[in-house]
Amino acid sequence: MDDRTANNCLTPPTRDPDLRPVEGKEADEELATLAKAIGHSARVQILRLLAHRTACVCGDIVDELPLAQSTVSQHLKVLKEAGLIRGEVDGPRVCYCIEPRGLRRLKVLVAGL
Amino acid sequence: MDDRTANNCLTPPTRDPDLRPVEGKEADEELATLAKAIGHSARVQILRLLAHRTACVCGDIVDELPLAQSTVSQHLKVLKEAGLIRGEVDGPRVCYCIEPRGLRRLKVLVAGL
DNA sequence: GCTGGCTATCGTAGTTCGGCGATGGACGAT
DNA sequence: ATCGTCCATCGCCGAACTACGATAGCCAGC
Repeated sequence: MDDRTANNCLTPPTRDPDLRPVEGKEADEELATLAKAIGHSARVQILRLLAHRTACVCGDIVDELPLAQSTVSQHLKVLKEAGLIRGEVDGPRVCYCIEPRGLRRLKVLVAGL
Repeated sequence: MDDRTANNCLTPPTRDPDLRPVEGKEADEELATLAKAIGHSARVQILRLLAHRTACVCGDIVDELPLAQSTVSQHLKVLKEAGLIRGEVDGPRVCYCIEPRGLRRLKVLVAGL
């Protein structure tokens, strides 16, 4: 009961995003989940921050946003659970970066509307 | 204080969506608002229903979804307030259809990520 | 006029979200 | 071993979301 720590080594049990359909009930829920993840301006900002710096920025995100560290961490968790970003432990800090698959999937689904 | 009834004759006080920037604080909030609107599978379904039938369907939406009429009406309101659909009164019924500007705007903003 | 079907809104209840401070674990440096 | 830093999580609160039934408004037809 302690598999709570995010282990990004084991890939999620879902299929390859690129191979999933762009319509139907499953796709609707997938799009809704992804959209909800970017349904907050702070999370959009985070996504843009990570996209603009080719390098993965870390807790500098906290400095860029007018939010408490715990709040930013929550937003990062939401984005990570949605599959839009990835977090890798780098010594004492954690390095976040865009998850290209998830972002691509979001674009495909939105474009398919 | 009774301008609560949605009057779709007066265009919203916002600028033409196509002319707004795709980045920056305003764009972030705009994208977040649009994304939140499609951040629910029922609303995604509604959007697809309206997109697939070239003609504007009406309360048939209620029959397509496993939700109460009042709930569907709420979702339609959310989509309308986000500028993604339009509702026109057609006699005793109301005809909903896609708002191409809003949908286009959403696609542009997402593609700009 | 009245009636009946179609929508929107209201009121309510349960759930989820968003924000924060406080706490705790992990790691490097001393 | 101890300390300081970085980050995630917990607990809490108010606000917002989601769903529903009930109610009210609107419009054609009789």
